[in-house]
Amino acid sequence: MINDSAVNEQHWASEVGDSLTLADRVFEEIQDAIVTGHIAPGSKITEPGLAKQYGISRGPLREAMRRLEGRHLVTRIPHVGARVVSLSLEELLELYEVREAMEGMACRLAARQMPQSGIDGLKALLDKHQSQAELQENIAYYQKEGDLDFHYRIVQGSGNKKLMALLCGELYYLVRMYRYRFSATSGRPQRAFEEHYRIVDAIEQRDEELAEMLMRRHIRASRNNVEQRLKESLSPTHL
Amino acid sequence: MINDSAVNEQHWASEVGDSLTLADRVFEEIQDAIVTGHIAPGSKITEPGLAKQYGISRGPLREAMRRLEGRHLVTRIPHVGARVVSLSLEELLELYEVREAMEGMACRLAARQMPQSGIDGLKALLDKHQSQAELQENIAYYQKEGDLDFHYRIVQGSGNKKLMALLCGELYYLVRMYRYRFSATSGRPQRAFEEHYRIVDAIEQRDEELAEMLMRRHIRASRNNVEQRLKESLSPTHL
DNA sequence: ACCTAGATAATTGTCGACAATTAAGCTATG
DNA sequence: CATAGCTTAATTGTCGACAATTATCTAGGT
Repeated sequence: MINDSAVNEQHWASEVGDSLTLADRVFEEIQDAIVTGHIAPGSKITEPGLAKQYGISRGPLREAMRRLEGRHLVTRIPHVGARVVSLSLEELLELYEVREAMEGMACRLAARQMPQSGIDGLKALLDKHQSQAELQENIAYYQKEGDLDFHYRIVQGSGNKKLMALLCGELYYLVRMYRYRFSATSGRPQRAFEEHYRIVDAIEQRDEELAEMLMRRHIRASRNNVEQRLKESLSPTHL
Repeated sequence: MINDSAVNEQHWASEVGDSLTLADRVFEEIQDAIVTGHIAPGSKITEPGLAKQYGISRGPLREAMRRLEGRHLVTRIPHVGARVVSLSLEELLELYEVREAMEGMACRLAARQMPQSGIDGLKALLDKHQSQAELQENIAYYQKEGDLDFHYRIVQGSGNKKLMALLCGELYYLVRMYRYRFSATSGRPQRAFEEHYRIVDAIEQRDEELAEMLMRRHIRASRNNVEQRLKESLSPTHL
């Protein structure tokens, strides 16, 4: 669960009121169900159905759905209903372009001002991934959540709260959603690992220009990989 | 438990259901009130107060507030209340960094695939701005909404729907919010106009690399301008 | 057989009321 | 005089009921 909303550092935000409300709980549950595909993309969702399924009234459920609407996870038409956002391949490729832009900037900022402790944490993460890869064990983890961990940490290291909110709070949910939908694992673990290593190296040497360039190239390569796989699966060259 | 009602492609894109609901109407009104500063940033908002003010019940109002929460325009603490997002100068500068990344990418994509008709529209817009600037008339418009129009069109020209949704649907509301808050007009109309002109030129020549670079430089210059003004106003060198 | 019009059913939108929790005010005590 | 604890008030959270709109089904006509 990536949802952290680590932006509320206001002075009035004490430790009071941590009891989650029904709408908040159901919001996260439905969001997870959408991301993991338990609720099919493009499917219509009815208020009485979900209310009964989650054992709550329609009031909190509507609030949860409005929050999902604000995050563009469901689209709604007045007096008609709401359905889960549908995922087209074009939009997946578009998402990669957005990530290239934003994570490239995040990587540049991380190279500028990420604390050394964060860089050490990144290197430790890479070592862990390497050992896992050498053991040929749990590679799926590296290809999926582990990759996201890496990118997540760099965005955190940028120190730009708006960037963190956008990437970690919205885009990464979509990334995981596409992964569940298309099983879009990178399919190039060794290559991606080397690219990760070079990115960390550029960050440690405080080379902003190189760090951004490598991150953009890394994401672009991933995008091209997905695009190529897609064309293969669509063209009837399976003999 | 994946329900598969995603296949029934009913006539969803019809023109039915355009009657705005109360929650939608109030959502837009409150959003506008926040952006224009009619509701002070950081101020606490109570449900009975707003409900009475807008003449609706608390139900739809809560839904509208949950949508605003999804867009990060209000922050809420369970059982305590909600307040309008506060605007710090650091966050304004961070927003410029996000814009530099995303609009830079948008400009690159626009150079790649923006139709010639859109480019002609951009040039017409520049001509209009030029004539307004020559007449020394309504310069405030150019510095505020006109500038936003220019950037808005380029983002549209990128053809990337995710980029358009993020920039036009969320970021630009914040941009306008900061303008109302700090009266952050660019303060360099002639310079900005020339930069706009060069950007359109690069797009027309389909020079992706140059287009992105010029846009990023343009936004970075605007950011530096704001940062410098801010330091001036904070340092007591007003003699 | 196909399309149209009306009746029925289901879903969405809105409201007021009640319970739960927090904030504010007040009294008593050291 | 300040503070701890209680009492009261205000706000948030939740629910069920009713109205409005839309979708579905049925009957009738060309």
